[in-house]
Amino acid sequence: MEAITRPLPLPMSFADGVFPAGCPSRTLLDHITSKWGVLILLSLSEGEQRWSELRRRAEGISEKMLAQTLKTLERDGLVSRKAQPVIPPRVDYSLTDKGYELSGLLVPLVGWAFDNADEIINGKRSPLA
Amino acid sequence: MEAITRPLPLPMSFADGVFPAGCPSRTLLDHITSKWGVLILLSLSEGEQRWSELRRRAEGISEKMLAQTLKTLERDGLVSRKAQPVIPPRVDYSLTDKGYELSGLLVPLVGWAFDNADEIINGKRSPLA
DNA sequence: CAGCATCCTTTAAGATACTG
DNA sequence: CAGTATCTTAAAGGATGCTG
Repeated sequence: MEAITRPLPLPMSFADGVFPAGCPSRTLLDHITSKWGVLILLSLSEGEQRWSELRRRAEGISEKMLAQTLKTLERDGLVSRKAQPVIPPRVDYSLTDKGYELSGLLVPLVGWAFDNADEIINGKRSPLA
Repeated sequence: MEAITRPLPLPMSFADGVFPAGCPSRTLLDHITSKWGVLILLSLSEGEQRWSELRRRAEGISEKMLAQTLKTLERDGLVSRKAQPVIPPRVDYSLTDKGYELSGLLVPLVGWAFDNADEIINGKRSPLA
């Protein structure tokens, strides 16, 4: 049972409650809340993993999307990529400090979604329309 | 300065670290982390607001996406819609208890994104490629 | 193994016009 | 005011084949 705080004051200075179009937060938010971004960050929050491992754990992801997502997160400084010059190649991905900072906030959210998904998505109470 | 926890153990029983394809959490997560879903939930976390207010605050949203997003969130039981039978019509939207529960987790995440966006998105340190 | 390049399909999203 | 309906465009995503 969580404590339910009602009309929650937003703790930061958004212009008018939500940040404006063109604001960099919109972009960053899109990256980290993207379909696969969330899963990759979540997976990596358990520690360093290699490409094939991520591909398997983020079930359903294509190679294209895995590459694209990892590249975006790396550019954002949230994920670190370490390639070893061996044959066959071995590449390990891990969260940066900033990435861990983020995942500390992301994991509870995903946990909540995980806990509530079945009731919310399947057991619809009053299907409108 | 946040405390940085390193290899973070995932607090819930995911199958193999991340939940499987077809899992209802994926669907719910898509709803609440969608581009406009986040902004609407965030905006409503400050309290009841009407259609026109939401449209203005979620800058850049189209009527179509506003309607669609609100409908999805309402179906998920996160947002409540109260229409008054007056002319001109007046419709107020607010978070349900579940919605508040969620926004309590969502707001810190968005706050983090807001705080870090400028550095991460604009001030790229080592642009790869 | 860890990718990248290409093509193609599907979905999300935007613009505009109209209504109770 | 609070929407719906329709059309069009843009973006996301998937499938396949190839490479160091």
